[in-house]
Amino acid sequence: MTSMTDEREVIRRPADRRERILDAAEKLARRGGYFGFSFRDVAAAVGVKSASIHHHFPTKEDLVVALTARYRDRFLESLGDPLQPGAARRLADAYRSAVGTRDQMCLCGLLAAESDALPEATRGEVGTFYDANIDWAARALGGETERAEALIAGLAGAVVLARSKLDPGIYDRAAAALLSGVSSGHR
Amino acid sequence: MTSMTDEREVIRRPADRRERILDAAEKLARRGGYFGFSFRDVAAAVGVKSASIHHHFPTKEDLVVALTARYRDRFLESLGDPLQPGAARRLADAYRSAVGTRDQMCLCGLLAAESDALPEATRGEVGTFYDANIDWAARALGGETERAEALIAGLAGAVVLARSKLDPGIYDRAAAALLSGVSSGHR
DNA sequence: GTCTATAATTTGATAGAC
DNA sequence: GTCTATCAAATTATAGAC
Repeated sequence: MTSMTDEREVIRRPADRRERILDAAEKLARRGGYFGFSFRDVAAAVGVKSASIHHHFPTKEDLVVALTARYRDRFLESLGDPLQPGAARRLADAYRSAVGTRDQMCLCGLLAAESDALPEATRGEVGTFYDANIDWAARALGGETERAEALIAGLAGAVVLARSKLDPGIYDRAAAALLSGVSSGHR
Repeated sequence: MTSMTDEREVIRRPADRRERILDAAEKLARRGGYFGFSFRDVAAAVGVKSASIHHHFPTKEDLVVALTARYRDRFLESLGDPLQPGAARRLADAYRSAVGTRDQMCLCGLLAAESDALPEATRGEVGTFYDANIDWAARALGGETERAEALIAGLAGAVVLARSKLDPGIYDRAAAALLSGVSSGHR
């Protein structure tokens, strides 16, 4: 019976550390992208040495793949059910969480822009992010995939523009225009 | 009189070399962003040593600022007059030139995504790119700045999505939806 | 699991000969 | 203007002690 308690501790403590590493790495990757941070940056943020990061994630690709998968899963989970009322608005609010604060660019938006130079597995995780986003939006819009693609593209682009100009208003206005365009149905 | 000929040569030859450096650096930056290429990468592509690149552009920031300014000026020039017929379509076509070929991501889209980590002057050049794009689109749309912002955001985002998924169709469909949304006027 | 130490390479940048 | 040579620092990654 006491062995169960021991087991839980052995399993849980390393998971916490792993999560803290991902937290630090995510923050750094959302600032500078794949090539804009180093293992030592992550280690310094966590308060350990870079060799310890390698113990949990042998290569940089391992780290960024894990990072991106976690980011994607959390993001999709935060969206909830696309068939519930106010779905399009919830989507716009989710994208807005990447606006207004420095060093919090949408991870997948940044990695997608760097896509050509990324390791294969990382590129794959990013592609899955947008596949899932478009699927979700298409369901929210009643199956209109074209408008879903335009909406996701618009929100993703609005995040980049608003951040680049340090003006969240750009995002809010663009999101409003995109949502009204979406709700206007077939031209 | 012969001195004029000499003068032209002295002025023109270095300018050609400078342009060739910018050509190579632009290609690399459009692939991996600010942190995704090195002076040695540029030098190898041009066929010289990295010290020669430093002769023309002392620091990396100098190089990327020059790069971005040239990219912006050329892009805006290619758009022509926003008051001439078919302006919105020309805008969509201009953005489409960054779709379909690898290593040709929109330079400013990539740098804007990396914005938080960029040197100040570089960030400024990128901001100017989108200021000018929104202004141009607003004039093309008869002064509707909100719809101009949404259109630029949508096209910029569609480029990233289409490249990331290696599917130019995403851009074409999203651009069509965005243009039809734009032409539908106030909801 | 974390550390020290280190390997092997790459980076941005400079000095000075030609 | 381009080169060789070099620097100091940073990079990803590994080996092995604790």
